[in-house]
Amino acid sequence: METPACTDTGTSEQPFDVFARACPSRETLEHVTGRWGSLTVGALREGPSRFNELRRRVEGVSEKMLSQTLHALERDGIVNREAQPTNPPRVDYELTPLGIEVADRLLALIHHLEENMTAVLAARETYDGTRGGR
Amino acid sequence: METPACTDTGTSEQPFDVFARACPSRETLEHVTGRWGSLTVGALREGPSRFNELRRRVEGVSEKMLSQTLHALERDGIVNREAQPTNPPRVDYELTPLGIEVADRLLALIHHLEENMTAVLAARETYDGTRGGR
DNA sequence: CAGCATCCAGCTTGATACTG
DNA sequence: CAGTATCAAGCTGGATGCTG
Repeated sequence: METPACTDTGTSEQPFDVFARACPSRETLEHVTGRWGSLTVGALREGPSRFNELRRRVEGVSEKMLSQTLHALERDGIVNREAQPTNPPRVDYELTPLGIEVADRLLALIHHLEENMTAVLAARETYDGTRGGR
Repeated sequence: METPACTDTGTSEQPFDVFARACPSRETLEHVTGRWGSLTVGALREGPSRFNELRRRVEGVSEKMLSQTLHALERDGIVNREAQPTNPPRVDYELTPLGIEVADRLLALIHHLEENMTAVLAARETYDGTRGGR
């Protein structure tokens, strides 16, 4: 039982405070919200998916990045990897129960942003306009 | 009125589909969920904050990164910047109404992860153990 | 199909120094 | 206090080639 740095910091009352410098929760947050992590988790919320299927759904991700992302998520217990020893090989990825909970919260954020992109784009024009278009 | 790439893609029924390669919503998502973006937005949810105050709350962020992050968030209409021409200068940052909505969804995700870190750490040990501790 | 290994360009980041 | 400017370094991530 090691005690992560953030659990014995007097500063916070939260056991795993993501705002604390050396807290492992910060890593996990980055895995989940990272450039490819968020899209991968979001895509898997629609159901189990094979590697290349996932690659198609998450437009722009490379083999290497998807592989890396899936490993990190599997290690954190967000994603389950199920390989079948057939030929050609078939590997399915799916969210764990924790992964589903995480995905739902992440998708709530994503959808909210998607729904408000018009406002975001408007804000950008105002911002860029005010400063003479930097 | 430019038409963002993702709005006329036949593939998706969502106007701004974050899964689409060139959609601006992906940028905004990255600003909000990025390494420092998520922590900055989360910290600002507790109320308006001055620059160095924020820097102290988000442990580990550098001056430069915080400044950069705040600019991106301001441009996207997530954060409001209010400078008072006093001496010494005083600048307050606060979330916009949209920012508050975004922050709440983000914090729901963050808190859920914090609450489940024990499970995550356990999953890591299992994962690392299975493969001979890489 | 499902990946891993390697190489390397370039973007991100952190230190440091300086301004108003 | 609230930043901006500059520079070096390191990590990210894409391309390519190979394995089972």
